[in-house]
Amino acid sequence: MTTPRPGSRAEQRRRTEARILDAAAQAFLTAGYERTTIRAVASAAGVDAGLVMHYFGSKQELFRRVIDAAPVPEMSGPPEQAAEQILAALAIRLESEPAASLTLLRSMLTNPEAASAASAGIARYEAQIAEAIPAGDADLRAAIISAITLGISVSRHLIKADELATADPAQVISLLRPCMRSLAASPGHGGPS
Amino acid sequence: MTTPRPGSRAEQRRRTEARILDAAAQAFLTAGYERTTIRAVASAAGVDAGLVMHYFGSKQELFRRVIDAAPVPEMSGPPEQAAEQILAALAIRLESEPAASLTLLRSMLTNPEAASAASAGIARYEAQIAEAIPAGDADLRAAIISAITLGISVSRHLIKADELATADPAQVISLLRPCMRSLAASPGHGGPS
DNA sequence: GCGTTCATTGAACAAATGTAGAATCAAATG
DNA sequence: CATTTGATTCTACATTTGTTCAATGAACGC
Repeated sequence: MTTPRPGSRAEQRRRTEARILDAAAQAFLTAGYERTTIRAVASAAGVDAGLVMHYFGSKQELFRRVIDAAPVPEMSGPPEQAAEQILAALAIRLESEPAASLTLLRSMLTNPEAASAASAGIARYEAQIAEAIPAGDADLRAAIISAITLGISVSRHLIKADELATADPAQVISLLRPCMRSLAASPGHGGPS
Repeated sequence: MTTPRPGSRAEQRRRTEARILDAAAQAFLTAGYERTTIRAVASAAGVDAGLVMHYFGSKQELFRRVIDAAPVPEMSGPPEQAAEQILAALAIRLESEPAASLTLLRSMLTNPEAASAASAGIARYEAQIAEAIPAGDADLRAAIISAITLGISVSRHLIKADELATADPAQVISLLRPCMRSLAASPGHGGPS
């Protein structure tokens, strides 16, 4: 069996490891990579610092394990509705940004290793968007869309001292709809002018 | 005279202090607050670490002095051209973001003190934009505009591994024009539906 | 010219941090 | 029950970092 009875050594370890990962995610999210100490993570997980090292090898490795859990937003469906899909994904992020994504975002600005990991994720996301945009400059349009999404997320969830932090998601989405339509529009079906 | 002859003690001090501030700005910009060490700043300025402390008192104070130099973008002119002004300001930021602004941006995500300082600056900027928008939800629109600007700046100058990093500013601006128009538009003069 | 001021340096300290290894104690195994 | 394995903790170390303080030497005022 891969699921031994609770209380067993293997199960206990799995639980402890999960607790450490949770505490680490929380710490990296709120404090960023540099300000997060192994001792603090260990303490939050109710565990000794040495154990964290024993299980994860190093702080960098622990960090990598945390951001490995960051999901890449999925785009699917007909290209005509690209704008609406992007808006829908953004709406979800307005309600509650996945902690891992924000962790990544915050840490990539201070931690070189996080930067490359995050860049990869962002690139994947942009590629998905670009695929859904029927235009010669689809890549740039996708990058702009991604940048806007990023800016909105950062303003709302990280900076916080902002009108956006408390705004009604639906209102934000409706204000951004023309934006996204003009960026994701097929040439000829796009905005005015 | 407030400008004594060159080589004088006062002048020498002024120059040294400026050199330290420059080195600090550069260091905070590229490395963020936490990863920037006083020794590294001092070394880059060709000076001893003790001198930095002697002049600026503490790392926090040095940081404050650096971000005090961050300019707040100015908005002026008739509200009808609000969108074009925002785009013009963004165009400048695309060419070369002021180092101080980016320093602020990067550091505010890791340093609590930087966060409040930056929030104040952003709030001033948003207030200026909001003034130029004749709409009931001007504040939220301004916040979104500010967030978009932030997202574009971060993507281009901080993340870099992005289509935006190498994109032609004019093309970016033209793609964003419908966006900004729809957000800064007077009700009735805005985008389609 | 002489004593003072001040820019600047060098050495050193205390605290924090990532990390390593020995020690401990319960669970697994025979 | 005896032995071993592995989860967990304790102690300690080396390094880094912000910070302090005494020492030095050149510019300044008299």
